[in-house]
Amino acid sequence: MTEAQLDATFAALADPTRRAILARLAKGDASVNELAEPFAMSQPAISKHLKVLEKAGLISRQQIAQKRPCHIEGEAMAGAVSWLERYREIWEGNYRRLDALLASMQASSGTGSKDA
Amino acid sequence: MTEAQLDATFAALADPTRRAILARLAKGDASVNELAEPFAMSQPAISKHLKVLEKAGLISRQQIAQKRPCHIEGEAMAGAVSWLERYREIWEGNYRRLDALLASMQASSGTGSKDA
DNA sequence: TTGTTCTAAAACTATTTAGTTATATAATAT
DNA sequence: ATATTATATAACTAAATAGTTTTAGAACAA
Repeated sequence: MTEAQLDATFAALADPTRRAILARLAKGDASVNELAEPFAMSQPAISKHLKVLEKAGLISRQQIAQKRPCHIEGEAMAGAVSWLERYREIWEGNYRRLDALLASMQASSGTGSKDA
Repeated sequence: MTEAQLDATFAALADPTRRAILARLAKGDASVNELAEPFAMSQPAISKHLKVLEKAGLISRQQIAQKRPCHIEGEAMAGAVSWLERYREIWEGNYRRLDALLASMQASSGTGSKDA
């Protein structure tokens, strides 16, 4: 995943309307009007949000009669998560520091209890 | 995590300079000037990025003499990941559809080979 | 005190974003 | 052919964003 793709993906996710659209699409494909219905917002506004999501690769679209049903796509989200995973040890509690502490404890004493 | 916090976190992550700053801070705390050094950008620009990261809760700051060293904070990232996790089954390959397919296969035939 | 270092704030500009209304286009239905 | 339905595009506005340069302020050093 390129930097530009990460830019587009995170930016697309940074809007509550777009996140709600994705939540809806997780339950199944939907047309533009179906997606617009719950929002106090014009249809063109929703179409713009969909374009943002599509550019980020978070959704794709078909053409069925006059409708253009939207389908959620997982790859972009997977890319975002895999970027964030680099920091897992930080958001799970600073293992590096803990490791260093444990190492120094092991070096000085002899019991070596591994469970903290 | 509130919608507003998700907005702020994803928006903060949607910029390559800010992501690079986080990558640097993952290796250890750093002052504003240290963070600014690798970028072809003014110091005030970096200070603004840091404010965005701080508002999102992605970093915190200390005060040591004239310096205000920045420290990466994991909680906001954890919140972003946990939001994304809802979609894991989608970005790992549409288990729901696969489950339905397997169920219908099991219902009709009797061999039941699980490996596709 | 005076100067130096580190960072933030102010004032400004250009670009992007999110929304609007009105209109165009494309597919279907009559 | 004409109308209807579903969506996109155009033109516009307001607000937010990312950058600039200049200046201010706070902490330290001489």
